[in-house]
Amino acid sequence: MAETLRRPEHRYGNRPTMKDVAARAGVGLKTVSRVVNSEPGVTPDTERRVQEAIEALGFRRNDSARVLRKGRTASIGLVLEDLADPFYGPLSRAVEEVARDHGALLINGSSAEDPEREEELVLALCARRVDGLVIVPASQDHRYLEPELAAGVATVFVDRPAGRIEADAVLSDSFGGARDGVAHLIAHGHRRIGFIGDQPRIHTAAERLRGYRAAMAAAGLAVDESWVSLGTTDAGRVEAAATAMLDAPEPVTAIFAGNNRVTVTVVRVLARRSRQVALVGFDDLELADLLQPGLTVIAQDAAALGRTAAEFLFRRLEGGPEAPQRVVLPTTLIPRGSGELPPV
Amino acid sequence: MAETLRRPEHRYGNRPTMKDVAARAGVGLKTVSRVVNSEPGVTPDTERRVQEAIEALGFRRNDSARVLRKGRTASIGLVLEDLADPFYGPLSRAVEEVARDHGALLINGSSAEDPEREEELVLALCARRVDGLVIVPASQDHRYLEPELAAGVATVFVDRPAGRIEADAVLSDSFGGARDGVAHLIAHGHRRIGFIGDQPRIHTAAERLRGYRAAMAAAGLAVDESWVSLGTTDAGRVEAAATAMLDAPEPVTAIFAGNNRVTVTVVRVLARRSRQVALVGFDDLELADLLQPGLTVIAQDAAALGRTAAEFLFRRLEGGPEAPQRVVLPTTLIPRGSGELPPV
DNA sequence: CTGAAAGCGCTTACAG
DNA sequence: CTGAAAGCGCTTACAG
Repeated sequence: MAETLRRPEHRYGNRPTMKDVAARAGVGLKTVSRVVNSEPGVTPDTERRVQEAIEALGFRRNDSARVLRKGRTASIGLVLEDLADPFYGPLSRAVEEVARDHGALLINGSSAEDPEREEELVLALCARRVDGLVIVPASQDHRYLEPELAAGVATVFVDRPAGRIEADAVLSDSFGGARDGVAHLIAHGHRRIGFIGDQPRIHTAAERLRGYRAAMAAAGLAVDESWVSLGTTDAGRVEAAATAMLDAPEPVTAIFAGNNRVTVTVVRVLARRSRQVALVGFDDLELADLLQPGLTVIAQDAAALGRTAAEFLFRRLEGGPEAPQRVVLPTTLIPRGSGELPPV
Repeated sequence: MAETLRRPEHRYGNRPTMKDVAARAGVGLKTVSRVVNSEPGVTPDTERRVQEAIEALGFRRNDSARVLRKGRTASIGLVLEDLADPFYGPLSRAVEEVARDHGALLINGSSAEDPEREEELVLALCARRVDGLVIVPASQDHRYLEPELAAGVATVFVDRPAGRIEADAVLSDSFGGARDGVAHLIAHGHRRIGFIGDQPRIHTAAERLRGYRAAMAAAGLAVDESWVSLGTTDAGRVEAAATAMLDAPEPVTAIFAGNNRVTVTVVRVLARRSRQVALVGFDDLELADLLQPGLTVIAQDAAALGRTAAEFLFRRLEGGPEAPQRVVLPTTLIPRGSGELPPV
């Protein structure tokens, strides 16, 4: 009974510690530490005894304790919109690879496009003392991060810039990409072009809309506001928007879809219709080349975004203080058929 | 100079600690701890003074220290094949949601189908003292985990079972799904059916091949071994395999593709050919319904796999010791056209 | 080559 | 209601 009470409640399942190893090997704590960390200055014989004790006890160093003493956790946090979105898979993987090259682990979380959830996640990561953060922001206001930045948490924003603070950002050229895509439709004879995008508070959505307007203006085309629809990317909303544009008295003859979620739904809507409508989508999709007609897209390189952001982060972690930077990666127009259809 | 040397090298960017807060508020350390953790028994006035000090200093509790003392890290690890694979996105997200419901963070990593990398990752997570692990194994031999399991690290395998140890597993019905898919082709008149799958050491690949053979046998059809091709899922290998089967003197009239990576390549190969070949793929794909013909698949629910595995994990973490269990989730045949084409 | 002491930033157990 | 002491499992700085 007393025995039972004395046991320290089996923390971590009661794992052996360096102290246990030291006792079993008949050496001091520091010697065990030396062996575990492959530090020099241990006799082969001593080392062997320590190794045996480690094997026998099934010892594995507790990195939580190590981290507390050393000051760096060798982990970084990645907060994005939705891990399940095919756009973020390659981005996450790229961040992971860079982290791995630097001996760091990746803690991953989805904000679900909810600013409060983003903040909650980011601050939880700060409390865990991640060395740095890569953030695809949902929030518009990152002043909550100021104390953390001041305390030295390296932070790089990716896909969208930070709100109301100065911070590094790695972005795709949303404006230029959308402008090029819409200009492509115009070049193929379209005059009435619809734009269906994500919520306007999202930076990329606003930039792509700006690109759409710029292309229309450059061609001297007035935009009827009924051709523009911004909102959530759920299928019902997008379907309603597309249907309205297509069933108007003067229907659009082409649609520019603001991101991969929107494109998927628009393709489905168009597939059910007989009249031919041109389509260019922002973001590439797997199998896009196999649709009939092939899907013309403005492709961005999600892996390059992630890689660039993570490399930036580690450079910050190592390097001296410079002013925040912004990197913009180019997009690529991939014509496959749907964007080259003439107006009916 | 002496000043400089005395500074503790700006660990964590020199963040304030509870001790600093206590000093500033003129209270004891434990009182700060009470306020930070919303424990009862603090006068409103004292609490206010502490809160002010927290604000002023930009204090945020260091969870690394907390974890060391408390024994649980409130984090779980997820090791899978490739974060960038569209199959694993929804699975990861589902694990994340369950973790979040339990107040835990997710540390995520890709094994890249490399057993050594899996082991390295898993052991790094154990050293960080994650409370539990969800593993999509690349390795065939998990005896390296035995000391960790003995030490109480809860572990659930998902998508594929553990090798050479007893452990919980949540799987899809690979055997039954493949058998049903092949039976579906047979029911549509096919006799010469190809099977292109992943490497045979991967459990799901072996099970799906077994399902293929079972369906053929059940229909009294002999399998010509030139119809079966297992190996990596890179496009070159799969394309060569498909081409060989289709260009043989007695070509296959239908192909069963062992997973989403294989299916994508086979669809591309078939799209370039004039002769009509039936196709059923294991795993659903976005846009599969929009191909011509629509792609018939055996769908598995990746999110359900992740959710079930994570819920299992937390039940283990809370509950008493039971024998390892295996859960098998059903698959769904979704006919869309490609699997219903008759043989030529 | 080796080890005892102090400390990382918290929480626990206890005493006032 | 409040706080001093001990301890979580390591590493650091130092002494032998």
